[in-house]
Amino acid sequence: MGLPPIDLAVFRNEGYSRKKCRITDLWFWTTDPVRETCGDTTEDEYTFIGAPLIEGYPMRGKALKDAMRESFLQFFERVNHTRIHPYPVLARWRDDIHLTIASIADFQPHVTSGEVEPPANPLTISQPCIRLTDVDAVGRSGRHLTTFEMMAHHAFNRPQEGKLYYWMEECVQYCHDLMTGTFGIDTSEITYVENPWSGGGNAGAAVEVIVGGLELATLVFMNLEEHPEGDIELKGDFYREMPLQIIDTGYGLERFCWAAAGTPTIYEAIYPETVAWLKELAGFESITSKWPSLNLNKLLGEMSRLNGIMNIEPGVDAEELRSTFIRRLSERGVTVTVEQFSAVTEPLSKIYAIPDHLHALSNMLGDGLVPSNAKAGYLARMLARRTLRLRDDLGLKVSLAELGRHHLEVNLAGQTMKQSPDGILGILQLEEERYGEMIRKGGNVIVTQLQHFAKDVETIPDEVLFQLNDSHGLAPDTVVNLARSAGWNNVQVRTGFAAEMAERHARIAKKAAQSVEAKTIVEVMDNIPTTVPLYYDDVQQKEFDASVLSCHPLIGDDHPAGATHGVVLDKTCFYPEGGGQEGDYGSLSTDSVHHQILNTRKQGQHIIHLTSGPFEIGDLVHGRLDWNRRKQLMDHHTSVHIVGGAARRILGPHIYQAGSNKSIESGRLDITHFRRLGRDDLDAIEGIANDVLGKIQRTEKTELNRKDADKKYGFDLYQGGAPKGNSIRILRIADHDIQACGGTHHDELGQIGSIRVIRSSAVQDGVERLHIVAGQAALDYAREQDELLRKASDVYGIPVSELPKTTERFYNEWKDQRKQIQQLEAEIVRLRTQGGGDDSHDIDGVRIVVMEVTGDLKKMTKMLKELTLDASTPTLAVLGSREGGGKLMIAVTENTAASERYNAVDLLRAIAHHINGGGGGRPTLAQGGGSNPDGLNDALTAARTSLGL
RNA sequence: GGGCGUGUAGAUCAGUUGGAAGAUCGCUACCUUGGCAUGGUAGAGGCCCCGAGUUCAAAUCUCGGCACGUCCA
Repeated sequence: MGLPPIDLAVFRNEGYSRKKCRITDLWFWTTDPVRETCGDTTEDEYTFIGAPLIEGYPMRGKALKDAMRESFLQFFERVNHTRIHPYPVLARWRDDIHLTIASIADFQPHVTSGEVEPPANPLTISQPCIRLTDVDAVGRSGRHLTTFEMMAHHAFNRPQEGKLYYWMEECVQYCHDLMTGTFGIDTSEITYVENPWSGGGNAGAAVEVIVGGLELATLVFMNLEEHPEGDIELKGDFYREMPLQIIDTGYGLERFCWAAAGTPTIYEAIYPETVAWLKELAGFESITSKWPSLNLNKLLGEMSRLNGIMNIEPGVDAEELRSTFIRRLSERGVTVTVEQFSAVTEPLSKIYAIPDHLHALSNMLGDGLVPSNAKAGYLARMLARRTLRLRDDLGLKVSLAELGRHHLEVNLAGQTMKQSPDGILGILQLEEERYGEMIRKGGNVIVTQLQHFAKDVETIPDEVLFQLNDSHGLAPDTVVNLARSAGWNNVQVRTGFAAEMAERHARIAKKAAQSVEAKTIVEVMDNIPTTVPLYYDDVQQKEFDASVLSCHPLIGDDHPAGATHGVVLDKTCFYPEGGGQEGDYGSLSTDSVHHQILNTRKQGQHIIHLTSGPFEIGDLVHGRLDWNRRKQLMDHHTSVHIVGGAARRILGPHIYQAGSNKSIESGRLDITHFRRLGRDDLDAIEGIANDVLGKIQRTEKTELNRKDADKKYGFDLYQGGAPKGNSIRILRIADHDIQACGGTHHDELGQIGSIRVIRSSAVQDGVERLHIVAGQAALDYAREQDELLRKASDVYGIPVSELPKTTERFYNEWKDQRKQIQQLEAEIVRLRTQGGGDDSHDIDGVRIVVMEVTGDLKKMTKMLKELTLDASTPTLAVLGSREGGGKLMIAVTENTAASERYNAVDLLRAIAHHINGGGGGRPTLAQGGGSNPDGLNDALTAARTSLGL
């Protein structure tokens, strides 16, 4: 069965009745007796353009957003909701999405699953969100944004525990009161559309709130979870009720602003200053002044009304859309030509998109994101590059950083951000430099690629365009622009190409999407109790007694050599591989049986000891840790935290851990940073890290529930990735570094001894990997380095300090001497052949040289050049060498009597069999080799014979 | 996480089916000039990123590494 109708007292009391939409077939509630459509259809135009629906908000831009947001939040505070600070736009607490896409995303998955308590209940929030899926439509549709604030009120009900805050009736009542009370919207203007919602494994009844043709809010009553045996069917999937019943609402702040402003587009309501500024910079006046008779306001106003009912989505064919627009505009009395329409709307759509993109970019960088060529960082780079392209298309002479500065000052004034304004602008500056470099290189690439085509071609093959886009970042439009300026004046982008490219990318992405599931290494019954870890209470504990709960042979081949069984104990001090820290080694024994533990891993909630042999269930065993290994792992793990904190102090607040690994040889820490690190940076980080070792005595380990942890430390806590569960372990190294971490750490930093940051490497653009050695590994490393230096300096018999100077000298001398040798060898050949000795003969004006030499093909080539490159002495040269199984090289002077008379390849083929070889080349130069050097004399003799010597 | 591309002279880049390492700018010297800009001639400058493999022969083909770029999720 499906969902029942949403029939609420609030609708009845307010005079609403339920109807079915003539167009969408959805059920909706309205007070308007003649209304036949739900309000959000292809026949419902925007009614608020030029006639605001919300009174009392005369301001625009940031001031309007601030006022609107405040009205919303205050309303819900008055009805007992707690106001919550917005979360970051980078969803660090989640590993399934990069960006915060909705207010409910703040509470997924832990709160929505019921595992973690919400920060307040019920609560209200205005959450900045970023959605990049519709980025193509931004600026063109009049209503799309990549970044917006989702205002919301949420309640998390647990009916089974009697905790019921409110449900549909109250929720809709709040919404209706807000709309009609706070915002003064007439009841007859509001329709409530029943449209069930589903997504991410959850679902529920939902109501869309439509005013003036615009969907202002959605109220979702999320109380279902996907389950194969569920009895509620929605869009082909089956659901059942879940214990948690969630009020999930979303009110579009910018849409409220638009409805209050009544401007032709949403952009003019929220970014009026930037739009005006960019219009001025782009000389927009001079475009429109060309047609004084054109009523621009009327055109834009009618367009916006049309925008509301036309399907402007990514991939829609631009030309078709344009002709539809012009036709429908003329139907309502606005006559424009194609030329006028394009001249006005194209620059305008770009002007509109820029502040939106800058807003998203500022929010992302403000949260500490570093642009990159992969993952979340790529999203920032994509936006930066789109903005730069828009700017270039408009011909604006203003840098990205200047655009950014303007945006921060006008649209984000007073906003507290993690990254400093200078930090943001610096990153934008770098991004622009990289973009410029890409365009510059792109010019070369395009000329190389187009060499094969005539200057008057009109289209570039699809394959070439795909490749230029994917490999060199050159969008088809950019390619055409660059090609035109390079002389291919007629090229243009084929209609529909952009859509095809997007489709092709989607196809490739779909093919690549194949998840890897964790492999089971051993059979463990579900009813075995979870293992009690001892390694948190006392990280120094090296031995323990426990009893065997389960022991089975290992499955698969993903385990160390010699390991045969997986043992589960009731408790253990063996740390299982996790959080980048490798598992512990050691031994396990009873009175009669002794086996090695070759690794320790976690499978589900169980800690599996990989042993070299079996134990009986119920055996009382004594475990003994390989303490040297564990201490080294702890040295590295704790050091990684210290180095991370040091990097943040040296490099800035955007430093975030992107991954880590700790083995006994070394620790690795991947950090986000916008440029490559030099040795100076590493030295500074290393210096601070060692200072910390000396200054901070003890680390502090605490365990908090997630709600309190989030509240106390914020989301920077989750540097090591999003932890599961409600209980969070926190390692605090004074104020230097505070992180959630499940690894084992020293209580006293003095245990570590010293930390070396030995080098850095690049993981991807924007992520730098620091290689760290600490404790004994640091000593071993230093010893190995000394050894290498000693060995190298012993070769020269010099002190180590002389090594750089001496190696440089030797290298330079080697180069000089190599060159000299080549010259001398050539000189020898010249001497042997000029004198007219045995090797040199003359036949009708062509010098014939047949001789045996020493050296490889490269040296022989040099010799041949001496012999045959001089056109004034036509020469045929046959050289043979015994090296490498015998080599033969034959050359004739090009464009002379020699090359007319002799063919090097034919001669080579005729004599090569004497050295059991073959070869080939050009008529003027042939080379070959064989496996019988002793036949060389025969080969050269054969050559002489066939030449008639 | 997946796909694609690029590492050649001080700089920017060519290099065809594997077969004699190139151009332009810059540098040095000389010529032209009263001097400079310019023009002309000659020259210097290369571990063709590193390491294996295939081959008679690798800048070129294959594999691995390092560095860089780029698109998509």
